[in-house]
Amino acid sequence: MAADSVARLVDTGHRLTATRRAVLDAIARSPRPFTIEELSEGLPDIGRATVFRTVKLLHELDIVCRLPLEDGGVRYQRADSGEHHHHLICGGCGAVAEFSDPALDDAVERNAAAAGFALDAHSAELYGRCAACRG
Amino acid sequence: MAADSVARLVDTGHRLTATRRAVLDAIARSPRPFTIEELSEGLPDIGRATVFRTVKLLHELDIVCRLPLEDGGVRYQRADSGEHHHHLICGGCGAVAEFSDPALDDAVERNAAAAGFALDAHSAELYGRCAACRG
DNA sequence: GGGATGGTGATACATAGTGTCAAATTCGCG
DNA sequence: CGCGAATTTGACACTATGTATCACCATCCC
Repeated sequence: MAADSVARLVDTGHRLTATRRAVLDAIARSPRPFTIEELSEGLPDIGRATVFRTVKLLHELDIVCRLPLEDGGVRYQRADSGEHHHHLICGGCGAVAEFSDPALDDAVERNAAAAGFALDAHSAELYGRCAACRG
Repeated sequence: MAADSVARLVDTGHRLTATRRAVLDAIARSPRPFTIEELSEGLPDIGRATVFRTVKLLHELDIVCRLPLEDGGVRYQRADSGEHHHHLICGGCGAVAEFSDPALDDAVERNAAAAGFALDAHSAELYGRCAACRG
């Protein structure tokens, strides 16, 4: 579960504190994408600012992903793969599936090149209804 | 300039008020992507809430696009084409180029179908440096 | 075990956006 | 034009999400 997250933290020169363990645990136990507020409620002994800071750090280390929702809100989720990927976000139940697709990334790179852009990063979010929510 | 925006407003059953004209004008004159705060500063006689409401409305009508930035911030820009498109956002000068690519949209649809998702919408943002900022 | 470094909590603040409601404006109709 | 219904506006308070500061505390390494 959190074993490689712990390794990634330490390998990048960060300290492994009891607080960070608690946050990682809470994230590992979260069955669905969460807001910082929700996560923070489940960790009453940890300051809200620290939860924000920790999730930000975990996001930088690709341990959690940030999910921009269709309505402008944001949720977070632990990254199943530490790899580059995109999200399918269900507007019904809020479930999120990860996928990666070289064809999509190719299209992205071709368009950047065509515009003379040096590409740093990109994001793609797909919004819809998952199989279960389609009824 | 704002002629078809005005038409789109009226055609969708909204009123064309002096306030909305002023907001459309300010947007038309804005050479680069703007925040609501910046737009609002340039319109001192118009309430901040109204600027938010108006930009939200214009966004729903595809007259302006919402640009989620790499750092989590948001800016807005008038939509050059009223069509579906994606953005290339320069981290140097903040310039934004629009593009559309059927191959990218195809990849998106294929992945949604593969996951059993009924797709509503999707977004793709590319972050990098424009030709001018690459020096 | 002790000190430099980094992490934490509390609090205040910043930024983005929404809800409410009375007053003002627009639109369509005669 | 002039009127009434419906929409829009501004002010204001409020919510949500996130950051800065700073004193105190924990961790790591010697």
